[in-house]
Amino acid sequence: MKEGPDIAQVAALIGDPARANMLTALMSGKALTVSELAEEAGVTIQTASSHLSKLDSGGLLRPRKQGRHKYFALAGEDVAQVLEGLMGLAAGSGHLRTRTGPKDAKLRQARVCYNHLAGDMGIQMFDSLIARTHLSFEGEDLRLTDSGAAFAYDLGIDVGALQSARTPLCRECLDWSERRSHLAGSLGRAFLSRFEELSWAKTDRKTRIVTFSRSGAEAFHQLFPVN
Amino acid sequence: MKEGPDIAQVAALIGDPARANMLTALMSGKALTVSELAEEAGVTIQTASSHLSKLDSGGLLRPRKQGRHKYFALAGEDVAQVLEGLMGLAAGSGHLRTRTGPKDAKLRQARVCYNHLAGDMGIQMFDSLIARTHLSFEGEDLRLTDSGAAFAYDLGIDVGALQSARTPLCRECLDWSERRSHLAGSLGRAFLSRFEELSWAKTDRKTRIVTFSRSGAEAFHQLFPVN
DNA sequence: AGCATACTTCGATCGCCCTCGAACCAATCT
DNA sequence: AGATTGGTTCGAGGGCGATCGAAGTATGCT
Repeated sequence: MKEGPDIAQVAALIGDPARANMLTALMSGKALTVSELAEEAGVTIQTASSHLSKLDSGGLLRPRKQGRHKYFALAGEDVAQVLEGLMGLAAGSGHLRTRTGPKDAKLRQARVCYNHLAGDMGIQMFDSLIARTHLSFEGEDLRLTDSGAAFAYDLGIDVGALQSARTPLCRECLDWSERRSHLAGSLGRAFLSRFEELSWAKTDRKTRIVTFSRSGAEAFHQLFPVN
Repeated sequence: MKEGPDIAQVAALIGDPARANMLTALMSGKALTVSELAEEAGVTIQTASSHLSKLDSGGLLRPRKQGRHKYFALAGEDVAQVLEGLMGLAAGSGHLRTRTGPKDAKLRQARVCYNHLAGDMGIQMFDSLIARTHLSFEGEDLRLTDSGAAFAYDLGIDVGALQSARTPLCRECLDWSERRSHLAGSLGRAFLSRFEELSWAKTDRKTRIVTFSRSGAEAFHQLFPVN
């Protein structure tokens, strides 16, 4: 009767509104404390604590104690990816809650997905990198080519340091707003943080919106041309 | 508070054990009737009906009336992909229910994922097609090259007919057992059904296991060499 | 027409789990 | 040490939804 792993438990974990809110909040990639997540979900701290321990024992979160604070983050990119997939289903088929407010438009243009850039601009970056063969597919894996490494180095990214980490360097992740892929992995993370360092963009961790300055956007479009 | 689509509803839909069982049953790609799904989930027909109508209005299923039967199938590949993702999470992090029975081993080797071949052999096929550039990545999309079209034609697949359909020809889908991608889309479907036509393999729709005959496996490995 | 089958709808029951108040640990600050 | 803040545990309450029996609708068979 039950072939394959037990979907229901994990899905039920995500299926509670309070927990879902916490998880989407954590899609910002930032680690949040219990009280922050409680606030985010609109519940008291006790219930939040209960929920978080469940999510943790379900393997969806990675907790980290720091003094008298306890920070929670998503367990990994795979979790983030599933959440994005669910958002896609909810957006497409579900109740079509096309929250077409201004906030939504900005979200679709540029937002942070776990720790990297998503939305229109994320896709543009990805496509541009592929088109200029700075990235290439090797089998089903994504690989940074030599020209790509040079490109990243020019931007001020220490590729060597990234490669040593155990998280994959490049990974594709697909959007819920667009139906296309953007760049995830430690390189994706590095790009976004570099944009922030150069003050091309600023990400509001609360709304997940990434806002580019006028000059930042200009530089971005020049660096990642559409064709 | 709620940015992005409403994850919780969809996840809660999948989160019920009965519904999850139905959905995993539908991962076989076959359309099933209400009574079959009730049996599969271990509930009465009434409750099954209730569940199915919820799944339907949630956009996860595509119903089709045929006489006095009502067949349900997954709404699309995207749904199947999310389900596979959830299986991955449940298998990896969760309770590690490594059901290492013989059934499980066969599932990992070759199984049907919605309508195409998954598991070890699915991945082998995908890798082989990529390595010989019968498939190539174009941006983030998968494209069938000319040599690939010829290859498929030689196997007796009418690529032209597939291309006219509105479902994408090639698409990658990732496994829960391996962490890699295999070929989905109408071409993936065509390959599997061709294997069955040639009686290389036979898929048990109940267990989702694809069993290759001795000669079929031989032909498969010759056609899709590892290197 | 009459019966059987496939499914849906209604109503009632029941159990799970979400929620919060209150008390209880733990760590930092003065 | 006492106070304050962050988090966990316990217990009780309460609501939502899963479940099934029974009646209702539709389709097909003879």
